[in-house]
Formats: sequence, C-alpha cells, structure tokens
Amino acid sequence: MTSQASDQESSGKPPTARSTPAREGFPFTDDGAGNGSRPSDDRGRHIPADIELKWQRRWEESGIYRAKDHVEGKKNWFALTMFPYPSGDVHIGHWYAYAPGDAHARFMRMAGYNVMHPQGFDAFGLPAENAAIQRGTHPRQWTLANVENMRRQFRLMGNSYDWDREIVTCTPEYYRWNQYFFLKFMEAGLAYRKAGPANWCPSCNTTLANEQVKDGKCERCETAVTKRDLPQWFFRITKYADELLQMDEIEWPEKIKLMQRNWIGKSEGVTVHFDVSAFIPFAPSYVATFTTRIDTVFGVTFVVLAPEHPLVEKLTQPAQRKAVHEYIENARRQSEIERTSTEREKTGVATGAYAVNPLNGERVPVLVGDYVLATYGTGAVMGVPAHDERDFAFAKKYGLPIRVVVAPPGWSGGELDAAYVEPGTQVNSGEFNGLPSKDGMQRMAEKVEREGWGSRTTTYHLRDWLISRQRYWGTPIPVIYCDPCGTVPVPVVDLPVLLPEKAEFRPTGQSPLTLDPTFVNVKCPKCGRAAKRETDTMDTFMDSSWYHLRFTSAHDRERPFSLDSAGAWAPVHQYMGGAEHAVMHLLYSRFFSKALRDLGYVKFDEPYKRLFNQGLLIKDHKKISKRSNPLNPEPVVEQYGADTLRLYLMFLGPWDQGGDWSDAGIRGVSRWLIRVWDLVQSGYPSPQPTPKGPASMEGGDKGGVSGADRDTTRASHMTTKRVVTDMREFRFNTAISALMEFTNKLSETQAAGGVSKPVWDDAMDRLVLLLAPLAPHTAEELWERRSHAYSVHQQALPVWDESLVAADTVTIVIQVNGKLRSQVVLPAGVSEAEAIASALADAVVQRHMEGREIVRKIYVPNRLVNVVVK
RNA sequence: GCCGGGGUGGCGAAAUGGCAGACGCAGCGGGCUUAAAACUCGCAUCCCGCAAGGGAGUGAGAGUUCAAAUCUCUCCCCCGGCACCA
Repeated sequence: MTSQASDQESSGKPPTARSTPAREGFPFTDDGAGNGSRPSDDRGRHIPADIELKWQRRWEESGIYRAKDHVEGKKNWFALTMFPYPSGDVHIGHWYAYAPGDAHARFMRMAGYNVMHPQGFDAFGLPAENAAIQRGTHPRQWTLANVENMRRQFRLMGNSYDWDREIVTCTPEYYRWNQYFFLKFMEAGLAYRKAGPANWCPSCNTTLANEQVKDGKCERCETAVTKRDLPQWFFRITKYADELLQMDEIEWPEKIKLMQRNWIGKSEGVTVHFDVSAFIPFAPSYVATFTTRIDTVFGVTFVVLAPEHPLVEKLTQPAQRKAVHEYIENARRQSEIERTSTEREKTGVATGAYAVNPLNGERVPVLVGDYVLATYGTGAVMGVPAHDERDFAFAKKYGLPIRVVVAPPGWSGGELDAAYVEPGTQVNSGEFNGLPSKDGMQRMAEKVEREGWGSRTTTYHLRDWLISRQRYWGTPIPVIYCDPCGTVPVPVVDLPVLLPEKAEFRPTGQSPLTLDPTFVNVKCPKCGRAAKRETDTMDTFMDSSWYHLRFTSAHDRERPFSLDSAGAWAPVHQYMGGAEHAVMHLLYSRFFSKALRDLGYVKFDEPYKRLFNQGLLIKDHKKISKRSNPLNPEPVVEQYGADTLRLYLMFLGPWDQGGDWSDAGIRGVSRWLIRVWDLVQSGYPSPQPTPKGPASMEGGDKGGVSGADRDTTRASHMTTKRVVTDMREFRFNTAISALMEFTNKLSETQAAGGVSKPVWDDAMDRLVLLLAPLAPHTAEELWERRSHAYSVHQQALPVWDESLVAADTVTIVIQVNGKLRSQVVLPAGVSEAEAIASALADAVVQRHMEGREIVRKIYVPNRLVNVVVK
C-alpha cells in the first residue's frame, strides 16, 4: 500500500492540502467529492467525482458514441433498452434497467461492431396530465423538466448513448409521424372507427389506458373499473393474429413468446347453429354457438347467451321479460372484476325460448347467463354440463339435465360427480357411438359443414387494438368529421395536427380537447364547410411501436425514417427491457412492423431480433418506488461513484432474475474497484521472486519462462475467456467475479514478484480493457495513466489462446464408492492407467478399500477417479 | 385453477451429471494504530473430535446412475403472468 504514497512523494509534487494522508478514511466520504480544484491526476486516490465528470465531458466532445450508418469492415449492432417514461421519480431501478444494457453495448463495440446505442423519452401519457391537474403545471412543463432530469441521470451513469439521435415523443417533430402512420393505416383499412367499450373509472370520471388498469382497478384511486360505450378508433391487429403467433425467427425468452401466444389465444373449433325460428319469425333464425368440443354436441341440454347478445331481446317471451330485464340490468351494473371472477356462483335466467340442436333435433331451453362473455366467440355457448366444468356448475344450480356423451374409461353408466373433460368414447351420440371422441370430433365437424349447420371456425382472444384515449397529453388523431362528407382524414400536407397549447383539465369525463373551440372547429378539407375535429388522442403505445425506427433517422424532416437507414440498423439486434411489456408494447410493435412492411416502409417482419428481459430490482422484499420505498441513486453516486454503482448492480446476481439491493453490499465492489485502481498504478513489481515466496506458483521454470510468467499468462488468458464469454451472454455477475479473482491473483503475484515486465503489462492492459464496459470511467482514466491513446472504449477486446488457458497440472479427485477420499496432482492429460495407478497408490484410498474387492474403476479425464468396491 | 421462473451457508450468489458453497457481504481472530476507522493477513455449511479424521448436507420424499444441487416422478413453499376464452 505504501507504493502510492512513495510515488506521490517521489513525483516531487507538493503534498495536497488535505490533512489526512492518502488511503486514510474511506475515500469518498470526506471533504473531497466534487472539489473541482483538485488535480485530476492525483495518483493515490480513486476520486470518482473528478474522473467521471472529466470523461463524460471528453466522450461528448469527441463524439465517440455517435454512430455512422456504415463503417468499413464492421457489422452494425443496434443495441436498445426500452426508453423510459420520464416520470418525476428517478430511482435506482432505472439504473438497474439501463446500466447493464450500456455495459453490453460497450462490450459489443469493443467486440468489433459498429454500435448504435440511442436513447429517448416516452413523453406522452397520463401521469403528466394528472400532475397538471394536481399542481397546476402544464403537462409539457412537467414532462420536459423530468426529461432534463433523466438526461442528467443518464449522463451520470456514463452510458454510451448517441445523444444526437435522441427522440422525445411529445414533440410535434415526433408525433406528426404517428399521425402520418395513422393516415396510412386508414388508407390501408388497418384503422377503423366503431363503438366499443373502454375502461372507465367512475371515481376519476375519466377513461383509463389499459396499462392503468391493474386487477380490474384504477391504479390511482383503486376504484373498480367499468365499461363505457364510446365510438373509438381501432387498429386491425387481428389481421396479423396468425403471423404474430409465428415467432421462430426471433430470439426471445420462451416465457415472453408464451405470454404472447396465450394473449393471442388462437383456438380452433366449430360454429354450430341452433335453430330458433319458432320464436323469431324473421331472419336470423338461429343462435350461433362456438365450441372447441363438437364431440360433445349430443350432450347439449341448454344454450346460454351473454346478457349483451343481440338476440336476447327477440327471444325473451312475455312471461320472462321482467326477470330477464332485471337480470341484464344487474349484470350491467356489475364491475368487470365481479363479472369475470371465477369464484362467483354462475347465475342465469330463462328466456322462455327453445333452440333446436341440429345434430339430434332436440329442443333445449335458451337462457341468459353472465358467465358467457359477449366479446368471445359468438357470445353464445352450447351448454354441455357433462363435459364442461362451468356448464356442470350451472346445470347443477338450475336442475338442468346432465347427459354423458363422451364416456370416461371404464364408465359404469352412472352419474358424474364432476364434468369429464378428457377424451373418451362416444356414447349417446347416435351414429357416432363407439368412436374415440377424437375421431368423433372430426366426423361431427365434417357433418356440420356438409349439412350446412355451421362451419369450422378459428377464434382468437386477441382483439383489435383500441387506440382512442379521452385525454389531452397525447397525439391528436388526425381526422375531421363533416356532416356531408363523413369521416375525413386530415391531408398529409396539413400535418402535424398540433396539440393546442392551452387546455382545460377539469375532470368532466370529456376529452379535454372538446373544450377548445379553436381546435375543434375546422373547415372540412373536402368540401370546405364547417366541420369538427376528432378530440380523442392516441394511446401512447403508438409512440413506442415504431420509435426504434425513428432512431435510425432522428432528424429526417421529410419522412418518418428512410428505407436505407432503417435497413442499415433495423431490426434491433439486441433489445432489452422489463417483462411488464411482454404483451402490450412488444405485441403492438410487432404488429406495427408487419403493417409497415406491407405498406412498403421496411423490408423485414420483426422489430426486435433478440430480446433480453431484465428482472426487477427490489429492496427489503418490496418494489422500489418513489412513494413507498425510495432509493435515490444520487447520494450513492456521490459516495461511491457511478462506476461502483454500475458494478454493484451488475454484481448482485443474474440480470434476468432481478436483484435485492442492500446498502452494505456495495462496499465490496467499491473496495475492489479501489484495489484495481491501486494495482494498475502500482507499477511493475520486482522481477526477482521476493522472500514472501510464490507458494502458489506451479511447475517452476521451464524453457526460460519463469513459473510466475506462465502462471500470470494463464490467469490473463483464462480471465479473458471467462469475461468475454460471460459478457456476451449478459452474465455480468460472473464476469465481475472472474475479474475479482484475476485481481486477487495479480495482487499475490505482485507481492511474490518474479514476473517479467511484458507479461505484467499484458495482464494490466487486459484488466483495464475487460473492465472498460463495466466501469467505463475508471477504465478510461487507467488507460490514459498507462499512457495509451484515447479511448479505451475504441479498443478491441483482448483475445485468448486456448492452449494458454489450460493448466499444466490438474488436481484429480479420488472417490471410493462415490465418496470423496483423496486427491492427487498430476500432469494435465494424464492417461487413464496412470491416473488410476496414482489413485490406487494413495494411502487414504487404500485404507478405504481394505478387505474389499474392486469391481469397477471410472476415470473422468483431468477430473476424477472413482473406485467402486464391494 | 392453468402457464412460466425459482427454493443452495447468517445474507447476495457460483457450480446444469464428476471436489457443493467460487466471488462478494456480514461475522470472528491476528497485524498496523495511543485508539478507532480504513487497510491488510487468516478462519469460516453444520455435527462429533485436542487433532488426524469421520458423519450429515443444495425445500420434502422416492427413483435412475459408479457418481445427482443438476436427470425422472410425487408433494410443499415463494415470485411473476393469465384467469368463466366455451
């Protein structure tokens, strides 16, 4: 430790003004942080505040992270971390989301790629509007102040963003292209307007975005969300349902793919028509039901309609009218949580009408029940209590018959205690009796189609994307309503439709834009007569659906992006972000890619080729948030520095599994980084072995190369291999462990001496280079202090030689009957015979074999011998 | 209920068929210090033993194997997602 102090003295500099000697006190806690007058080449101490600011400035001035579309001899790599919503609440979770992504981007840059790593802000959204209501600031003011704060945080992190490409979605330069794409989608029939239910919070008296409904409740006031019918704009995402299921070419976590598959919810079945012409004299005279179990159709004992089903009114007989109306009223009043609770008892009411099962000609009662969803399938189901759990419960409650038509194996013909939903043998099914239900399903489907009773149908859980929002802080939908001309798109040349600056945010339940007559009243672009603008704004997921493409042409005034630039960078090579966006953003964005491809804007199918999901950072078993569990990064940065914080967040554990923050743990990586700092600057150790003795050195001198040299070289190459392979796969925690082991080893070597200068220098350079993506400021400073040319971040990663990684000797474990008994050190690549001979010669092993017969000997090369005795 | 992910020392975690607990935190002991902090060296899964050594051990239980944290089956617990999708 004295080497720094003596260096400082011998350098002839006057002692610094500090009263404490170097290394005393925890380095970052005292007087110093942020003292600009201190010379930044203070040798002895690692002072993050100085070097971090210094390099952040230098990186910006020299523009080393600015990406060019093409660089001779390099492949492009588009590294993107999901851009943030600029909430006022910047916490350490943001660092956890962004710093490892930056480390990986830096790693890829050093791995020889032409990397673009941009950043922007998802700046439209409800919180800004809520803040406006609460504190009387304009959403723009609140948002832009937060953007400024987050930019500062990103700079503090030392992230290698190309700030020239920054995008802020609430600017007209960005959102005009949302409007542009909306119009293109309209032209292509991908955008349409129809009345549809929106999530409605009765307490806030406003609609909510889907992402603001959690467990059926309003996020802010926890009021149960209901539905309200409004004319709304939709994107026809269902057109791509099948293609969206196709995910072979994207390298995403299986979990996310599965979530998307579940969300799309493709299900193949049969639509069967139940005749009701006896009750409705005019067409349509049947109730269409959707089933995936046509094999159970002979077991239908009733038909249930959703309360919202259009035929309910027509089918209800006079005697039942009152009861049915009451039932529907009651259902309507229920919240979505109540309606969809699986716990709830199933209820229903008879309409008095009957429907005819086309397969067997039976008349079965038609009921209304709110366990049937109006929005799925045909909004009506055939009730098969014997083979569907819900129908079973419903039939039990109302005493409806239960008829078995798919017999369980060994069925005695008796009553069932519960619905039997597995395959079986057809019974009570007319001509299909005796068939396995699997075949029955085929044959019955064929018959239904042949007889014209219905058809094979595929349904999806996925709905078209409702993009209308009754809010102010979003992209105005560029449409004008004119009495004679109808719905008229705003001509592209008139874009952008600017969001009016002044707005009222009274919670009236109406879109705030309706309150601005200068916005609403407009001349029809077609006929010139007085007309009115659409006053809803777009869902903010519109912004994030294509922002990655805007990064490729951030400043293009003529187009959203150019085909060339998009082609140079997209699809994003590595996308990173939380799993909370698994379905919404990631699905919308995939839809957008396919739509843009069909419209000729891009030439690929998918937005994000590889996806990595980081886990959640928690503290004391709770999520970190401003309100309940705050953890502000800035005091941590002040105390330890950004590099230490970055390292600690990556060291916590595997990035995809999330991490548990502890205030104490960070001191470990802090100490380590200081040790690295000291080690790299401590100078070349003695070429002669010191009396401290190299106990750990193996092999001694060989061919003029000292044991210390071979040992150090091996450590250098092994560490290079470990760090590079770990970093590639986002295993930051084990990469850092490998570097820690390397520094521990080098500290020993330094104390022991006996290493030659080229070997030592090579080790030092590797250490700094491998550290660079993880702790970019410290590595940059050390690189400079080792008299290398700027910048360490423009260097290539070190390479390793596999032959130098392998050890000369190996420790072979000896087991007797699978139990560890001894070990021997032998030359690497020792033959099986030799290894076994050494094992059998071992005294401890002999003791355990005494008086027993050897039945088997197992040798795992360079690892283990297992002697099996009896 | 269904679908994922997970359960390893006091703590964060390594190890994905071959030495369980690398690396680090916290802890204990030594050095340095008037002292403390910092730094540094060492010890550390548990049990028996002065030690040498032995035994047990990766949520529980069974199985496969010369060998299982790792593979198979049954069950328990935690986290996340979906949830009357006919």
